[in-house]
Amino acid sequence: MIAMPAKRPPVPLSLERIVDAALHIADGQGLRRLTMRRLGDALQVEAMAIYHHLPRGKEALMDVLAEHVTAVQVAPDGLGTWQERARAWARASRTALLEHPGVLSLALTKPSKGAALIAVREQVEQLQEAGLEGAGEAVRALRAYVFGSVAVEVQRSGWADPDATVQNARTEDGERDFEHGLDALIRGLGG
Amino acid sequence: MIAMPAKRPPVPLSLERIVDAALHIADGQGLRRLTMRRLGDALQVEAMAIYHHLPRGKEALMDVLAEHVTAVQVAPDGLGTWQERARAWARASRTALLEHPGVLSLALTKPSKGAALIAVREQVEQLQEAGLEGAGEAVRALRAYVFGSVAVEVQRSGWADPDATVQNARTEDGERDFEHGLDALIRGLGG
DNA sequence: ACCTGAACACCGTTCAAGT
DNA sequence: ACCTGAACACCGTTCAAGT
Repeated sequence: MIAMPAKRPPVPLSLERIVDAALHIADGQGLRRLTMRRLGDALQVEAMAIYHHLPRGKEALMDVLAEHVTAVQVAPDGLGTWQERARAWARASRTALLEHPGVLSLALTKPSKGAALIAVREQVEQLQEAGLEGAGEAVRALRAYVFGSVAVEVQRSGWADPDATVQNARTEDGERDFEHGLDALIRGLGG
Repeated sequence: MIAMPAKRPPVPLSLERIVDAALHIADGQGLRRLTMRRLGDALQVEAMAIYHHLPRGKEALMDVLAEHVTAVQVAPDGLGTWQERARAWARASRTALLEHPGVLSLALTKPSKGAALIAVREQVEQLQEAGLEGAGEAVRALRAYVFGSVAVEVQRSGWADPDATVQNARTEDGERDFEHGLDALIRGLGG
């Protein structure tokens, strides 16, 4: 017999591996090209194998991806004024969303559930506990601003274009604009 | 011969009719079900006929839909402080976006072009002329907040769900939250 | 339990053809 | 100029079957 190239023992499929591969495809080629078949190829598996780990199929995958970029935890040890906490959370959320632009439209569109919902509630409690009254409204305003900022920043970077050529020079402007508006919003929420 | 039901003279296809039908489908059944073939059916035409009016196909249609909900004009006679103008523009934008929730993810994702870009520039000029310095940053912050607010409001209304059952009770809360954050942001942008 | 292969109903888009 | 019909390459998902 002739020695064949070692067929390494197939790493078993797992939700984590599926999600990683899906994010890689969506970020690299766009959400439109994230296909069950392509995802299967990337994982060295037939597309249908994915259904065993995500019985609700592509819809379930989308939910998981949205939650992945949307459920942000901020260190709970955070001593500090509500302003500092709000700022820390806003920055962490922006960073998480910008990390996977290919999946942003899901984050903006899918109703938050699970871990994402819990994170929001924690945020409200943190600000409340730091002395802000009307923390619920404040968190909703901050969330809206962060989501919208990232949407505008990503759309300006031309990401949504068929052939995505990201200009990294833009990210500085994006950050400056983000901080400017965040300052204004936090200041306004105070009075 | 037997009289046939009057086959009314076929109204010629037009970009306007295509866009109207597309919005109707997207709002009623979701963007995922907006299909060239379904769109053709709604217009009593073969899907391929649409390509004659939108040579770049579905991609072009998406661009047009995004622009449709995103290009907002506010009465230019608007005397008033920059605060009043900013508020008027923000409200008009929110209304326009909420009118077609099915297409919101396009508005948030597609880089603005054409009429939408012009509208943004006009906004900057209006606020500048009303005495606000740093009008560019202010407009970008306001845009981010408006987009994000609508995204959060629509996602909370459960619109993105497979079977969209919109709870109209929510719209009051949405408006209150929107006004609250808008007040804060405008206040903060002032000083 | 986990994965495959074949099959089904449906996509977007092309192209030659009709009027 | 405007629309149709057939065709192509590709979807998501099912289901029975393999191990």
